[in-house]
Amino acid sequence: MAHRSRKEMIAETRAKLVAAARRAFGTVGYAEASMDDFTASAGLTRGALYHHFGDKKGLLQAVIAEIDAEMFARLKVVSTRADTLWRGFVDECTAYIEMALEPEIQRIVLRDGPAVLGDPSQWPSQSECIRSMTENLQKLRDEGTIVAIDAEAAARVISGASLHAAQWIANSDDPEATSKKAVKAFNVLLDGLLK
Amino acid sequence: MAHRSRKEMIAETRAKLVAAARRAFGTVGYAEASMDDFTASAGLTRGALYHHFGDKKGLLQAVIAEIDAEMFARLKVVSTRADTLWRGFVDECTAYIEMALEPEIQRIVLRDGPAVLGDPSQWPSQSECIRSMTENLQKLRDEGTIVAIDAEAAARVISGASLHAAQWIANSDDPEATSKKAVKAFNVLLDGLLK
DNA sequence: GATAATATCATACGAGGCGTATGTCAATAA
DNA sequence: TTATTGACATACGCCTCGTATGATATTATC
Repeated sequence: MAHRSRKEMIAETRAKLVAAARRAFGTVGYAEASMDDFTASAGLTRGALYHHFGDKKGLLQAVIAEIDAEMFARLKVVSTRADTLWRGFVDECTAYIEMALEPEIQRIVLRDGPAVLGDPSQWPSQSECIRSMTENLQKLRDEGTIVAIDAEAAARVISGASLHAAQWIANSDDPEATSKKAVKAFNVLLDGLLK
Repeated sequence: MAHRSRKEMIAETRAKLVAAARRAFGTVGYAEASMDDFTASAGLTRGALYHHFGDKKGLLQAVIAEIDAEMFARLKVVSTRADTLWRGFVDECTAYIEMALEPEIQRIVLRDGPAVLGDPSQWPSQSECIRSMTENLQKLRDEGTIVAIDAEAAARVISGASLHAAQWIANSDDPEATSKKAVKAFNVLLDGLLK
């Protein structure tokens, strides 16, 4: 059946554009990605892009929203399957670092995203991950496991440390060894939270 | 005296280009800065730019190197005038955060720089600040003030936390209140380092 | 079931930015 | 004084982006 309902066709077009852009942004980067090229690779033209996303930045937002939703889902799985809150939180941080090691995330979410869309702490999407972390920290506070600090502040500072550690690891000569050192240092800092 | 030695003329040209680019990059951003425009604002053309810096990226590198040298000098002053090593280190971290609050540094060094030149941990310049922090941590380790961890790893993780905290503060609705919360959370993490 | 209306997407056009190739002029060297 | 080198400007073509316009198919209306 070549023809499905109109809504499905539209959703498919949007999905194809997002997928093509994601591939292009993730490899050559946002600035180097030609709209003519990657829309053509999806069997479309820039006309479709401008119709659905307004401009190149709009498409980047859509790509980031998609990636971020995936990240959020992955974090959720990790944090909920641990047997203690603290353990779940630490696992979540580790998963955060591991995700930030992926080239696509580094390029699109951590480098081009901030440059094009401004500071990530203002994005509606990035807040998802931060909020997840914030909630866990709040519970740990209520539980009495960690010291009394502002949960969101801690979440932001910790995520910053994670992301930075990840980028250092990913771009080092010996990622294996660097990872060990970074995780150790990171855990030492986290211990500062414990009572 | 309109004409000075040739070397001085060249140095002046380079300085004018760097200054003009720094202004443009710091306000409208790297991507939006037109080479024709900001070279003209320095009384020059793109010809001079290509001759001295190769291309637009080369000029960005020069601008970042200049800013980074300034940051390094400021950090050095802060860390050396404290009466204890630990105090100097904490002050240095605070100064780091305060510098990262400045719009020019945020835009050029923290956002556009990484997007255009790749991960900062690979830059020769950024390493200056990290190395300063690493050295201090190493001394603190030798002194027995902090636990035994890899000094560079700790420096990188901490700087990541600082930068992230700074960006959160700078872009928040109430920077004053946010700053208090962030600094408190940050200090809690630092306490994790102490024996 | 025919027509009108609307939305989706393609095509065509103009503007601006980048990089290179070339030219000019001044300063140093011989 | 002349030759040479290097600093910088000018001119050109290519590519990319955004908009305005146009074609086509689907849904709505009667």
